Amino acid sequence: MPYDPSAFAPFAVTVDLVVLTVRRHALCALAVRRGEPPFQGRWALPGGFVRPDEDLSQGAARELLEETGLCAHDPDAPAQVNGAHLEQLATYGDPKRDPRMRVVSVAHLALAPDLPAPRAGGDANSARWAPVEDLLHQSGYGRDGEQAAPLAFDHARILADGVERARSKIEYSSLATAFCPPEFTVGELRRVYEAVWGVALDPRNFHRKVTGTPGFLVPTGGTTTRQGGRPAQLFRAGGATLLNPPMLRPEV
Amino acid sequence: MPYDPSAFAPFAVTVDLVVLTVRRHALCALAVRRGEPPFQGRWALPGGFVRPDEDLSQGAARELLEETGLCAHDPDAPAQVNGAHLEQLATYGDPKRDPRMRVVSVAHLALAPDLPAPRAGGDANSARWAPVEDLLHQSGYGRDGEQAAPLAFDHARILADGVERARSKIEYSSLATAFCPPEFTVGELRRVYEAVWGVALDPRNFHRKVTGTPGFLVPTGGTTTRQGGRPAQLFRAGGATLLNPPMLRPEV
DNA sequence: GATCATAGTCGTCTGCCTGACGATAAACAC
DNA sequence: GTGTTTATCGTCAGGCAGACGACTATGATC
Repeated sequence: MPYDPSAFAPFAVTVDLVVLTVRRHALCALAVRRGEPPFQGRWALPGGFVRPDEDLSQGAARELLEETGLCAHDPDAPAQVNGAHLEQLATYGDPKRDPRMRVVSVAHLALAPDLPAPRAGGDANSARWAPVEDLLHQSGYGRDGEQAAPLAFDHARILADGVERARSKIEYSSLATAFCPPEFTVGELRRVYEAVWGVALDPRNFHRKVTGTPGFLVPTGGTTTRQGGRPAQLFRAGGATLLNPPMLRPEV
Repeated sequence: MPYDPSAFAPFAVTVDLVVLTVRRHALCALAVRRGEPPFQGRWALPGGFVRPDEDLSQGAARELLEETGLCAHDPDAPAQVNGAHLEQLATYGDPKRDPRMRVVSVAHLALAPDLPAPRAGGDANSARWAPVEDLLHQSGYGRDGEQAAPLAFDHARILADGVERARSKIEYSSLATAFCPPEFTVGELRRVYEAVWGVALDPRNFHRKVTGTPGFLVPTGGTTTRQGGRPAQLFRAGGATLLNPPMLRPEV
């Protein structure tokens, strides 16, 4: 990297967040409504400028805290504090992606359990959880009759990349537990997989697989009937992060 | 992403390249010697500033061409032109990673077949292929008696991340063929896996696996004896990019 | 209280894939 | 020819996943 001042050009650097959760059996992402041009009034991913003295992961954690109240531990390593997992996703730097100036955005992926309604500087109307299906296919209208416009900037692409990352990563890692509360049942974990992948899984084979993978789940001893039916054992996430052999995503 | 001028700060944005190849049964990376401070005389990854009018992937492809002569097709999608695969790896933005100023580096990973000695602006002494083992563990001396100093900046970390990406990605994708010439034998492909993973694989089981995976390899009809022994069939990479089920990396 | 619906948990069976490894084939070196 | 090297085919046993039957324990309903 030779330092050639004639080749140097200043860029603005931002972090954008793909914050995913599972609500009502659907994979949802956090979206905020833009208050100023460009794309005023359109939905976008939360994000902001990186500050001069903070690392990219620090900036992402700060934005996550500001937008959701979630606290992410050192986001450089996989983190699980206050339920939030945060990792770098990819970087987007098309010269025309922001009409105002040259902006390079380092997107991050955050996974969180189901949360209360988001806050965005106190303005409840400017942030919401939306099913990723609705955000990505802007055909038709949302549940509340509101027309679904495409996300601002290249955020649809970023969201799609984040969703794909989450879908593939729960195959071979224990990351699906990041969508669950600290204690959860096998059935709740299965519903996470079903929501993220959009498929139905056999409860018996799923139970055999996750309870048979060493280090994936540790029983807490408690039980719950919050899902109805027979009481289910409660588990916490074990120390294992990589699943070997992986969970198999059904074909088609 | 509200535009708050008080929060905006200019950054320098660079691309750094982890260019990997397999030479003499070892996974090697391209390293260039730095001509100016900081880290003058130390080895570093090739890279340079992103130009104001080019995308990140374009910048990475340009640097790759300048440093190796390799031409990478649209690097946004997985590419295979002139033998080079190029993809974005990760972005590194620690405020102190470059003592001169705030530099955010978007690292890219390139995989190439064995190439002639690298050129670096005609200065043959300032670029070389080095085994990643030597570059990452700076214990002792290199093959030519030269003391191995750590890579400049945070490039050891970047290189380690790139190597880990390559090691895991050849498990579930056909990416290992990017290390091979256009036509190759099953044995040559196996030696790629062995070099990248640093393990020995059973030739019979490997042969069964790769020839039995639909779309992985397509026979060209030719044979070769360039590896000695019985003539081996020649193959080209098939259309499949994802291997399902994946190649299994042996434990330990 | 009996019945039903719901959800959880344990087993069984079959087929596929992998690892271990024997055996054969086709080139080259001497 | 003999030995060496590499490629390729086959066999066999163990493990794991998909399909699915059976049983259990709760709340809801009649």
